Amino acid sequence: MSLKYTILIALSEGPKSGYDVAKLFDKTIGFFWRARHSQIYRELGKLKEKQWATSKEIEQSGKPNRVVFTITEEGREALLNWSREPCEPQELKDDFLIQLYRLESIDIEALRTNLMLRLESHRDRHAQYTGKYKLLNGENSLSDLGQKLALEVGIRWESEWADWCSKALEQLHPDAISKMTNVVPLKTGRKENVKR
Amino acid sequence: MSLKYTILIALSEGPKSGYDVAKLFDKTIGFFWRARHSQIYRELGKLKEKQWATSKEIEQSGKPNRVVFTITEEGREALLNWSREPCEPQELKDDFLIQLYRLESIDIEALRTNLMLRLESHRDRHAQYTGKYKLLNGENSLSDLGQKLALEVGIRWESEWADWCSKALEQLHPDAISKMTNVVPLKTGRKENVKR
DNA sequence: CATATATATTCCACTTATGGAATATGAAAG
DNA sequence: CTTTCATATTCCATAAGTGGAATATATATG
Repeated sequence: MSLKYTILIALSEGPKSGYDVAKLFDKTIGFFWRARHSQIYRELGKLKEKQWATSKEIEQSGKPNRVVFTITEEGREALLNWSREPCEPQELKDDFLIQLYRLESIDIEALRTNLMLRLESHRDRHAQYTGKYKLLNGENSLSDLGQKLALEVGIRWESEWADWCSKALEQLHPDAISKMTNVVPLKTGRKENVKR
Repeated sequence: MSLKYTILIALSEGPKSGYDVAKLFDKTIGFFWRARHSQIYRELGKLKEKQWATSKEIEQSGKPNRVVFTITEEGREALLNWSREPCEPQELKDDFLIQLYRLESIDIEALRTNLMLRLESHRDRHAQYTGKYKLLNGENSLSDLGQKLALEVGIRWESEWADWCSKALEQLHPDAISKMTNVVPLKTGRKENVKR
């Protein structure tokens, strides 16, 4: 997909070692895309193969040597071409959505517990993103504008999920469910209500 | 991830051939998760290996024989266990968000075009989901409740994205950008404004 | 003095996903 | 009469992502 481009974007800001890229992921990009350092180093190697970046080993005493990667002209062009391709919306693959398709086949109490956990995590992230957003607010450069817009997606996303989780928790409340029509009380063992 | 479970959820509704599962994906689950038939058949094979499903070939004249998969007791238990595991939120991996991190390195006019395309596609999907939602509205069974909740996530998601796309298009309007501080006018050819 | 932390990278095994090509045939559309 | 569509499945090559283990050393913390 585009971890490749994600790292290339990082390099477009300036030469970086794998370690630098990993730190950048922790600070900013990784809000939306978590990557292990092993993945980052592997992708950097691939960028070099493609000649989208060059590398140079820098001697260090005490610490292991740093291998610093620099984007090439081809790399910059690859980024431009990438941004010119139509950008497909990401799929909304979330385990919850699959589980909800067939509530009869899952443990609803466990689902409620997981919804509560998610609610918390969405609220946490929401706070984290809004905090970051405020820090950027004074700035007025092109990439600050971009980063603000990106953070806004994150803020909207987390806030909608948090909202939705509360709502789902209400509607999946045991009392609400027991009042429903066609509901067979949950049996812990086997189920024989297979339509066919 | 959980294409495995997605298909198992489909089977939990009743025995199905790969073809049936593929059709179900087109109609409902695939709103959130697109899968090619080759993926579906492969996963069905794996479910059989794991003994989460059994298969039976059904003779047909004219058409190729159907291989019908039925969920096993182990399969049902796997679903319950799956729903008991904490459910990690999905990452917001979207090319736009990466591109926005470094607007200086991409083709902003192309980004605007892509934003317009996405705006349309989000609006289309929004309409599609709300249509589906209305169809479910009369129903009142457990899985209908679940499916409504799932569709709501889709509706929220598409509507937020559409909103955001409009906003981003405004803020990335050439006039708006040219008024910004620190902005080097965009050159169509190579870029030499690499900070170093 | 032992332990943890920050710096810095490499390798490997594995799972998951993507998507094209091939095969087979009856029925409907033009 | 040919093409397309719907039914139905298999195989394969490749891309992409996950995550653990290993290595190396200076400095800071307890």
